[in-house]
Amino acid sequence: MRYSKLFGKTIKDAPKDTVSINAQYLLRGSYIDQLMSGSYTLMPLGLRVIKKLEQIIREEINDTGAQEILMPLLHPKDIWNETGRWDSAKDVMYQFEKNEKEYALSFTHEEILLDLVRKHVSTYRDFPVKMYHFSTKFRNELRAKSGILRGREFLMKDLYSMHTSQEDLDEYYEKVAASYMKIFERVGLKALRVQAAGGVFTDNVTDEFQVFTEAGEDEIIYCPGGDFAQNVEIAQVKEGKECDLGHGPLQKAKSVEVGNIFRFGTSYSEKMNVSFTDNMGKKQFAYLGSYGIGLTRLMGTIVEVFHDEKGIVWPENVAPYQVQLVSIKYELDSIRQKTDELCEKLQKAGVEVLLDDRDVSVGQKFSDADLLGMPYRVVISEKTQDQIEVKKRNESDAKLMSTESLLSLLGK
RNA sequence: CGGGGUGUAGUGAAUCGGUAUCACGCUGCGUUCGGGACGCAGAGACACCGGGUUCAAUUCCCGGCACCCCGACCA
Repeated sequence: MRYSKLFGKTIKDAPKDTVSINAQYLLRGSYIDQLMSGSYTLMPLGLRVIKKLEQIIREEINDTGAQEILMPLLHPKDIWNETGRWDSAKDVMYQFEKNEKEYALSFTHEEILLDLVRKHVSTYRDFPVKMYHFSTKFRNELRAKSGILRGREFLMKDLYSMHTSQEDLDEYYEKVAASYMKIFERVGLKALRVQAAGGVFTDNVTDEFQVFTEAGEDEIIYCPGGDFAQNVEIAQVKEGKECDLGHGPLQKAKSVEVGNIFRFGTSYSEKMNVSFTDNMGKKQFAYLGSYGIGLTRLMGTIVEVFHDEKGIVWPENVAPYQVQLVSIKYELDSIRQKTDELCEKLQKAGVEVLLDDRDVSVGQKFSDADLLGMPYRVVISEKTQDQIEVKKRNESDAKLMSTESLLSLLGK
């Protein structure tokens, strides 16, 4: 991709009341654009990051045996009345009337999935059912905040599973938990599994996946040894208390919830009559689990965790491009030739390259490269001669090397 | 929804009663090019909206609205 053709330009100063780091850098780099409070457009660069996250999640979730679908975002009131959530979740739901019929915009999909399952599944032989989708969620947050971390409209991967027994649900629940840990590791984050309350979803204790950052709005109490972690909203213990296995005192930290998993048992199935015939020919209600990861929030969290005073430092797996190719004096035939040649070679090898072909000063190209945060900055200039200069975004020194060395550095 | 803050060009700022100034960005030409280069010439603003006071309002007063922050609530 040629930078000169990319929609969206970097800006020097973030809009003045932008406080949160993720909003500042994502806005300055033109990864996102704000439409209104809590509502953002994903610009080409931002969407590439989201697509990377989506693909990693898809691979891991597919690995648990789930299948991808896509459910509607416009829901009729009736279906929400079946569980009573039209009223109980009124505050978070966008509800409205059109042509004398009432609708809601999706804030979650349990009811929709349950309806789907009861129409298509009738025997224990069809279980377990595991389905997920990536889609927008609308939530009427009392206050949208922290840039992309808490919007009123955001992207989410939600997975639902239905089982013939609590044991089977528990087993899959743990499988998803493990899958989540893998996902967060692949996107570069250290996530901690934390016990928490279920909010409008359930009264049961649930598990959250939290990432440490000052930008977070949650607080967790945890044991540094890793055998205990609870959200302060349910924690019975205080920081400083010794943890049981002798790992030292419990600690408290701010964090962002990047994922959440729930076990509902049969409560929803009973309300919506989602049943199956067991192997004795008897009617049974299905056990439901629900598992979410907020993609846009995940992207914001990554920026909160991986940045420095100059800009974003994307982990390699989620960067919109692996390489930002900067050539000094691109207008010179010799330089342009070398640059274009290298660009093509890299792309042919499967490397994603953002070529800064603009006629601007070196300083500007370098500072934009720092702001945008691609993992590798590659420079071609009169100075580099037959070699190329490679600098990792998270390192300060540049190295001269051959194209082949760069390719092997990139694992190609 | 309570409390606080801010609204002037795409962005950041100045003006604080006499119809708007600067920097960056943008356009054209030229010179440049290893850390946001320079010269010349340009374009770009109903000063958030509505009302009031005044000969005159971006400026003062009232009422809205929007955005940001803190809180309550939440992925």
